[in-house]
Parts: sequence; C-alpha cells; structure tokens
Amino acid sequence: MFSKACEYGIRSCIYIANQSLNSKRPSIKEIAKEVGSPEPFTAKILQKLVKNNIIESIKGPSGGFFINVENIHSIILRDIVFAIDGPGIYKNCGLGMKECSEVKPCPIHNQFKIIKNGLKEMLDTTNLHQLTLGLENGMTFLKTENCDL
Amino acid sequence: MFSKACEYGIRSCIYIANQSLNSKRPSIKEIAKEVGSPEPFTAKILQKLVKNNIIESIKGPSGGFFINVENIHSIILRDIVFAIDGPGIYKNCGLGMKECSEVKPCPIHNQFKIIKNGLKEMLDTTNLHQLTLGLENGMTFLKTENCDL
DNA sequence: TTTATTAGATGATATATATCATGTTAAATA
DNA sequence: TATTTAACATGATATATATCATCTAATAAA
Ligand code: FES
Ligand code: FES
Repeated sequence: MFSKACEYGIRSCIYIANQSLNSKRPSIKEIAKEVGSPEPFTAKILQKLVKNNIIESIKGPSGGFFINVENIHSIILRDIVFAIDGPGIYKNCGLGMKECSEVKPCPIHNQFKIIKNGLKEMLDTTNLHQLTLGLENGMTFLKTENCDL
Repeated sequence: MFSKACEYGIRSCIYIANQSLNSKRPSIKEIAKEVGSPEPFTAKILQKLVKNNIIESIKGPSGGFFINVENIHSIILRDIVFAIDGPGIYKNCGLGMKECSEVKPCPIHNQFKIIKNGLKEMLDTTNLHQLTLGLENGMTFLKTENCDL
C-alpha cells in the first residue's frame, strides 16, 4: 500500500504532532525510538517532510521537530502521502496499466474504483489531530514493542 | 497495492481464462504480448500459478496454458493474489507495524479496516469468469497500447 | 566566542523486486 | 524415432527501495 518511507513518515508525524501538543520538540533519535524506525532512514524522511512544509525543525541543542498547533488540524494524511510517495495511490491502475482510466478501463476497474474512492475519502478527511487522540489515552500505538511486560 | 508480478499474474489469468472459454491455449509469448508484460518474467509467474493449481499447462508443439471452464468460475482473485503475493494484503497493518491487530491497533487502524474489508470483499467475491466478460465485448482492456490508431 | 548538540546534505551500501539468459524436459508430429 | 516446439528449472543481472555513514551548518548554552 504505502512505501516503508511513507509508513515511517506518517508514524513520525503523528508522534511529532502529539508531542507538539504537549509543547515538546523531539529529536530524530527520540522519534525513531518511539516510532520503531531506523534512525538514519527516518532522518532522511523527516528532511523531506520539512522541505514540503509538513513539519518544521530547529537545529542546535534543544532543537528538534515540531508542528504548529494550527497545522496539526489542517494537515491531512494525503499531504504526507503525497510528499513521500507522490500521487500514485490516487492515479495508478490496480492492475498496473499506465494509468487508471475511465475510457480504457482494466477488467477490475469498476470494483477497484470503489476501494480507491474509499481510500481517497479517508486520506482526504483524516487530519493529524484526530490521529493523536488515541495515543494520549493509550488506545492506539505507534510501534510493536518486542517486550510487553 | 499488488506487486508487479501479481499484476501481471492477474492480467495473464484473465487472458488465459478468456482464451480457454474460446477453446484456445495461448503460449507464453502470446500471453506476454497480449498482456503487455515482459516475456521471461511472465514465464516465471505462470510457472508459479501452475504450481499453485490456478492454471494448467501442456508442453510441446501446440502446447500452452489454459484453465478448466469449471475453474474459471471458481477461481477468485484472492487465489491468484495469495499464490503470488501471499496473504500480506489481508494481514498487514496500514502503517507497517508487525501485524494489524485489534488489541494493539495503530492510529489509522479503524479507518483502514474499512478499506481493507472492502478490498477483502472484492478479492473474495470476484471470480475469473466475471473478469473475462468485459474483454469479449471490448469494454475492458488488458494493456495500454502505445498506438491507438 | 567557543563548544556541544542536533538537523541538513550527500553519497555509499544493502536488500528486495523485477527482468533477462541458458540449458533441460516433455510432448506432438513428420 | 528424429525433430521441433514450447513449458520448466535455475541462476544471473538490473533496478528500485531501504538502510547506513560521513561530513557540514546552524544554534543554544557554557
Ligand atoms: S483502469 Fe485499472 S483500476 Fe482503473
Ligand atoms: S493495526 Fe495498523 S491497520 Fe490495523
């Protein structure tokens, strides 16, 4: 579905958003740890997100990554996915033809369109703030820890 | 969504099914051409499908690939996807955690579940026969040709 | 204003996926 | 039975994706 980079990117954004709401500014090291992603890879992904104005960063001691509270409400999943994976998930054909097209549809086009519309709907209407809610009260998780004691 | 191998596999199956309904037995060369897939790669994929009893084959002159008419109705998309990509699409977490789980859900789990259920539904209820119908009357296509004259 | 700290930039390496090439085996037919 | 045809098996190569390593630049605090 999403690339690994995109998965890590979304998870990182959710973590950063949640920390930002608590007036904190996590470092790459902390983010990678809490999200369960490889640190150098995560660094690269976060840079891209900064370039795309999804998240912001400050260098130096006590630096780190953050998201403006207003933006936490306006940033939707699509923004993150597009920044990392591009619009392929919106435009690709389910059977890998050049593009998904109504005039030259593949055999599964009609069935697949329904799925894809659902996916679009979800990416378009889910914002970062919603995704942080479950984290606070321990209903949702950002990594599968190896030890559950 | 699906791997390239799986996309080619599905397209090949649809083509073979359609030809089988017309009592024909296409060769790898023909299938690859009609489906727009690289021939040697397609060969490998078809072998896998034979091993998994999705399609059948006959060697030698006038040999080729075919599917029993009864099977054309009973083979569903899931069979093909599982044979090539495995059950990941049913079990993976949308954010790449070890597995999709109700007891340790990721932040997008609830929204994603809806999408995934739709996808499951589609893979479980769509059989090869349905997918051949549009081919016959030119409503659907298996490849994007470069020249549309 | 020096030093420690942390992000940024860039390129190298590894791994997975996709693609290609070669030789082998089964079956039809001349 | 010899010959041709086409699938089968296996391994090599290429490409994309994921991961790591190194150095640079900015900034906060000593
Ligand atoms: S053309 Fe294949 S999904 Fe639309
Ligand atoms: S746990 Fe992530 S989709 Fe179910």
